[in-house]
Amino acid sequence: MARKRFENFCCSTAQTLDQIGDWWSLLIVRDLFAGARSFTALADNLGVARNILTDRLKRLTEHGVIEKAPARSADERFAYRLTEKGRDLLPVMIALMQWGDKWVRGPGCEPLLVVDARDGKPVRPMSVRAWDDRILGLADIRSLPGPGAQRAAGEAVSSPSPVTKDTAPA
Amino acid sequence: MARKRFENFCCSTAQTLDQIGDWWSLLIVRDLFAGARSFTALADNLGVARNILTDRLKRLTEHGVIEKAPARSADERFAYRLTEKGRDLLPVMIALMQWGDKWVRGPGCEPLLVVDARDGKPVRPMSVRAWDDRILGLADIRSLPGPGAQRAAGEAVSSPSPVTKDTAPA
DNA sequence: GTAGCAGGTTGCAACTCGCAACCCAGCCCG
DNA sequence: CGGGCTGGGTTGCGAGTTGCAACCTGCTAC
Repeated sequence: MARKRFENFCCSTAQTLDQIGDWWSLLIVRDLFAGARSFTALADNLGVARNILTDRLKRLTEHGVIEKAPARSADERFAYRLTEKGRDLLPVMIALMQWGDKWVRGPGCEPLLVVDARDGKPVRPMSVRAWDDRILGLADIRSLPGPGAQRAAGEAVSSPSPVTKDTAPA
Repeated sequence: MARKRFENFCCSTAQTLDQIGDWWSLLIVRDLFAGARSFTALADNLGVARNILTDRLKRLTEHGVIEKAPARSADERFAYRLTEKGRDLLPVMIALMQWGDKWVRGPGCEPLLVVDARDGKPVRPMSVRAWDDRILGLADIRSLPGPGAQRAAGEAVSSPSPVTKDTAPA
């Protein structure tokens, strides 16, 4: 069956996944962050099937995450680039990478280090911050319905909330 | 065809996606963050097919992201809970949610607000930080091969690096 | 003028997802 | 103590995607 789309989900996480949560889309974005630009470079780096790559590039373009510039520079015809929307995925990419570094590869086995360009030190682990910059853990945050909340059918972050989060007890 | 697995990719992002990058896995994790615990609650909230849910729960359990506790409390037989590894996905979840808030829903339309439990203020937008806590943009960081770097076939973050990132020109 | 390459498109086969129906083990109730 | 209800799945089927490889196209180079 067709993959279910998440458009009418309440939480923005679902919306995000609907646009870039695809298996390949995020890796394409990662490669664009890393400097890849041409169709062939992406295809070679990722090892993705070309028809799939075509489809994903089209979809990402439609969503405004990347753009296809007809800039030809000798050995490439088009250059795919991140838009501002795409570049704004940096925290997501870094968070995913750090999680993989920590929990999949294990400490000391990072294949790629992201460092501060100024002093060459690794960047900090991503963390949720309060307005006064305190680092917040799961126990320090609450979630509540925002301005765009809609109690539409098919979605309701209800359930027996643990200590950590709740969604307006009434 | 079978979805390609990313196990032998260099970048940890691919590894992360291999474990939790599935369409449903991240939403399951999100719901667990939000307090859902039982099989039925997850199935109802997400609207996911039960066989798929079974499969994803099994896979997430195998990867150690969640655990299935036989804790029965009257109306549920089992309780699925996040492990420490799973709880460590908080930055990823928040980053995804914030991106969706900003770029899909638009400002002022957030369906869910995550706030500091202490003062009720919204948490800060996720951002990459230097060791001295400066907020770093794409232009402020570099990436270089880490201790686990392997120039294995099928992966090479090469390509004509832009100003932003590079991968050790030799 | 033809070889080569970037950038796709097309067809086929294998694999997965979604749906709905079925199963099973505990309880709750009479 | 037998039947129904509910939680938590499993099974089968058909439609939809993915992966692979082959083919096409518009340029440039030789």
